[in-house]
Amino acid sequence: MGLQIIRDNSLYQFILSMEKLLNILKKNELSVTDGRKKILELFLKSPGALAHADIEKNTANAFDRVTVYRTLQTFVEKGIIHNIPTTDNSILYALCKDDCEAGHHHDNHVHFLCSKCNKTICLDDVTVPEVKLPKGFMPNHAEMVVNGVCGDCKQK
Amino acid sequence: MGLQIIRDNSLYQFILSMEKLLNILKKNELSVTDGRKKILELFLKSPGALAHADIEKNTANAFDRVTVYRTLQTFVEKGIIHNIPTTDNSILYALCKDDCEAGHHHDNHVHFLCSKCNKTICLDDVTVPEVKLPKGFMPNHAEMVVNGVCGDCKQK
DNA sequence: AAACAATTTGCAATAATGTTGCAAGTTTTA
DNA sequence: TAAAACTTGCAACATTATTGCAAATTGTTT
Ligand SMILES: [Mn+2]
Ligand SMILES: [Mn+2]
Ligand SMILES: [Zn+2]
Ligand SMILES: [Zn+2]
Repeated sequence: MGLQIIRDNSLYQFILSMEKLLNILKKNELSVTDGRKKILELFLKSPGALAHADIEKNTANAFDRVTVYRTLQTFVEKGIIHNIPTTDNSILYALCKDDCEAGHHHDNHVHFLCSKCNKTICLDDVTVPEVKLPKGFMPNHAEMVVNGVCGDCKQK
Repeated sequence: MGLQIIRDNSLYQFILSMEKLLNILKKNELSVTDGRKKILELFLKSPGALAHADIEKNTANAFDRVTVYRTLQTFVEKGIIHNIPTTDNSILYALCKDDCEAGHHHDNHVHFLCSKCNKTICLDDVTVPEVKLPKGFMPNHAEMVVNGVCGDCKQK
């Protein structure tokens, strides 16, 4: 059937992902530029979180370092990506879910850092648990990073 | 009474803290140097966690930056201090409890970051809770940082 | 107490990472 | 298509981190 052929077509897949990408930029009132498209595309197809350096590598230095910094900053501000705390001095970024808005992220999910493949993965369905704090402390937001071995790496 | 006078004496207090300090270094088979003494002293009397920059400030540049880097690294390796994840790209360090050993930290307590005074505090008595992970993930260690307003800042 | 070995420090050079202003280029709007 | 709005790259600069090596300090032995 015709439709079947079209669905398997890689051009179709390309158009589909390009549409998703443009939607995200439009929704956030961002003008569509090569840099933003390419970087957002990277996030969309990356299984784990990305650091600034990863992005530079994967865009083959097509963009200036400054542009990458500014793009990441913009994406965070708009709630397109969020950042993940790390113990070494770096920042990791990952895609936000649909319900994040500019200046008001609300994905408080647990992050998993695999010590074998070194990937950091958003566990979107695992919510950060509440903890009872000592008297006087007023909690507002909590971050949690679990480290260990991920499913893919356990196999080997 | 004589003993009372001695206990209140600041010289006595000084000797006491110096003893504690030397104990820590000796126990970890580290030679006693001015830098290590001063930096460890800072941690002992600091209410919250310290960043590299804090240490440079508080030692009035008495030591080379490189020495501070190397000292912190050594202290972490020996289990004298541990580091705390952050979202900006920096590393925070705080004193470990007595039961930490070289290469085998086991203080998995929650950390609290106050958004007013900007201090990060070890909540030594609040244990990081376990979470149920998706199939395949093997947890090993977990970090948790709660952010909000601390007791001191709430008052105002 | 002095000499020796082991370790630590500071300096210099270098690398990596991040920030800012501004002119030129691109995207959006009209 | 032209003008307005916005984004980019470049250059200059600032901050943060790493490394090798000689000089200084510390711990150990005589
Ligand atoms: Mn995430
Ligand atoms: Mn702590
Ligand atoms: Zn893995
Ligand atoms: Zn506070």
